[in-house]
Order: sequence, then structure tokens, then C-alpha cells
Amino acid sequence: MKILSELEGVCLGIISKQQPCTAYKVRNDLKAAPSSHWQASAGSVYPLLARLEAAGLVAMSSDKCDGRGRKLLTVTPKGRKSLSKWVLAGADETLISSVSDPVRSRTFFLDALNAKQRRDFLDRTISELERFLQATESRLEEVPESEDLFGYLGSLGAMKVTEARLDWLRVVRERLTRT
Amino acid sequence: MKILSELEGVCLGIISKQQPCTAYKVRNDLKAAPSSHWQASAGSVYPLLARLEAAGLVAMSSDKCDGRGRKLLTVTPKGRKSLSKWVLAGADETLISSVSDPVRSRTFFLDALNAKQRRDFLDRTISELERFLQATESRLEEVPESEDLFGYLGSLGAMKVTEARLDWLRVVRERLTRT
DNA sequence: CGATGCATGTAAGCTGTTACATGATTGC
DNA sequence: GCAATCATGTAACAGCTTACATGCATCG
Repeated sequence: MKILSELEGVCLGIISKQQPCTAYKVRNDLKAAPSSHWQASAGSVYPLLARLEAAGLVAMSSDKCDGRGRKLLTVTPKGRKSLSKWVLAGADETLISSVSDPVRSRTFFLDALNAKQRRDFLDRTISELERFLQATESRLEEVPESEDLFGYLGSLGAMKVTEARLDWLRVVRERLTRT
Repeated sequence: MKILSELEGVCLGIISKQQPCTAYKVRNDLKAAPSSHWQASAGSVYPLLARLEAAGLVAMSSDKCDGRGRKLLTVTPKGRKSLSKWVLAGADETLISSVSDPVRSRTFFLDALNAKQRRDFLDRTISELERFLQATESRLEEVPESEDLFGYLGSLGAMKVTEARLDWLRVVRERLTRT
């Protein structure tokens, strides 16, 4: 089994934390994540889980007590090995530098806008980011440190990075209004 | 013309800054970017540029002074409009929250590792991030503020976020060794 | 004259998105 | 009884990656 993709790893990780759980639950967790990078559409999650099952990383068992025909997922020992391998691969140089930020990408090409559009863009982006920061902060308060330490630390990272982005955008705005 | 994808927008932006330039140059700029999120493989860039040309956003002209048959790209007026639309779309809520960080994703599932593996993972990740931060800093010094202000501000953002990620990971490491 | 860099592209395959489609359960 | 939520999936399509393939130019 070759190394898992980002989405595969995240899904496997969610299952390992929530097991036994349904594919539906995995999708909802994905939607609730601090990053909306993955949209977790049915069309990606269900085939993905089928792949993981075919590879022997998760086991699907039909829940007989449920008329809806829902299937409960658990991680196999082989799946646990794959998961830890996937986590460890995160220390690779290429993965570390592969964060993508659509706002930052666009900043490079801000000269495609006129002065007024630029101001509007920055104002709107900053206020959206402030809202997003608040949402991230309240998530952090909801999940207590004692219950899910790594979930807490992950969300803490999301908050820290969002703060940094906000600080930076305020610098950009100030830098541009000064001219 | 519907809204441009991330990669399409970035490529169009690069051309608008470097024009007239070749597709090869676009690829190299992409590779040199502070984020390695896009690998800028030939198989994605060339078809993408063909799409942009078909949509009338860029113009391709064969350079007659070159035996290699290289083609020079320029952005059309229609392309400039598309570019500014793409930049402005970056203020949308969904795009703002769609930053993906492979390291942070994995932090959520760090309980899949044992204590020793966790320490190793964090140590390796932190030292890789330190190296990456230095590379980002030296890029910032290379491109002077006066020459390409927005390129400078974009790289500044990359640096600030990298610093925040590093700070956060040090907190995580400390938090875990304390137990 | 050989290696490296410039320069362009294609083909197969995998993954993800959008939109569609269905049905059971629960709470009001 | 009806709406919202739980729950699972498929089909068509678009996009990106890997690997392959070619050829000119320049420097040592």
C-alpha cells in the first residue's frame, strides 16, 4: 500500500478517533474542520472509503439494528499502521512548504486592481478573517484540552495562523494607505 | 467566462507581471513560489495556458527570432478583467477559510503515534520549518520592497505565517514533553 | 561533443466536484 | 403528516500528476 493522500489520511484519522462511525459522520466532521479546504462531498468520501476498505485499512460492518442500512466503520491494524506512516510523512520538506492560502496568492497580484478596489478587497478580507478568527476561537473553547488534547492543539494552530494572517493583512492595508 | 481556478489565476497573474514571457518561465516562477502547493508540472501548465488562450484571456505569439519555436504570452484586456475578478473573489468567506496545512492536519491525529515517534515527528518538523523560514526570509531580502511591492508583501505574509506555525509547533512540543 | 538548461507538449490514470437520486427516521 | 436530518450512493466531467517524448542552445 502506497502512502495515503491528504484526504485519505484525514478520513482514516477521523474514523480512528470516532470509531465505530458512519461515512456520514466522517463527512460532517470534515465539514466542521477549521479549514474548508475539503468540501467532503459525497462523491469523494464514499468512493474514498470504498478504496480504504478494498485496501484493508478499514472494516465496514452493516449495522443490523438500523433499518436505514447504515454501515459502521472501524480501523484495522493495517489501517493503524498506514495512519501512523501518513502522519510521519508530514515532516517531509515538500509537505511542510505546501500550505496554500488563496488570499496570499492574490496579494501577489494586487496591482491588477485599482486603488479603490484594493482598499475594498482588504477591508472585506480583514472583516471576514476577523469573523473566521472568532469562530476558530469559540471552537477552541468548546473542545476542552483535557478531552481531546490533539484536537485542541490542532485547533490552537488554526487560531495562531489565522491571527498571523490577520496581523499581516493589517500591515498590508496600512502600508498601502500610507502611499 | 466563469471564475478562474486558483492555479489559473496565479498563472494569469504571473504572465501579467512578466509579460511577454514563455510558458516555461511561468512554470519556473511557480516552482520558485514560497508555497510548493502547486508543482507546476508541464502536464498541468501547458493545457491550462491553452485553455486561457481559447477563452481569449491570453494571447500567444510565436517568436520568430527564436529557433526553438518558443511562444510569447501576453494578457489581453479581457484577461485583465478576469484577473481582477479572480483577485476580488479572494475576499469570499469560503476561500478565506480554505488554507490547508498538512502538518496541522496531522497534528489532529498525533495519537496514532507513540511517544517516541511523536517527539521525532515534532523535532524533524520543527527543524524543517526553521530551514524553510530562513529560505523565506532570504527571498524577502532578495526582492526589494521598492521594485515589486506586492510581491514583497506576499512574501512577507508567507514569512509571518511560517513564524506562527513554528511558534505553535514549539508550544505543541513543550506541551507534550511536560506530561 | 556532451551535459545542462531552455522550451514544448502528450497520454494514462487517479482524484475530486457537481449534480442527481433514493430512502429511513425523528421531532414538531 | 411533513420537514429536517440521517444515510448512502452514482454518473459525468474537469483538473492535476506522473511519466514519457522531443529538440534547440549554450557553455566548457
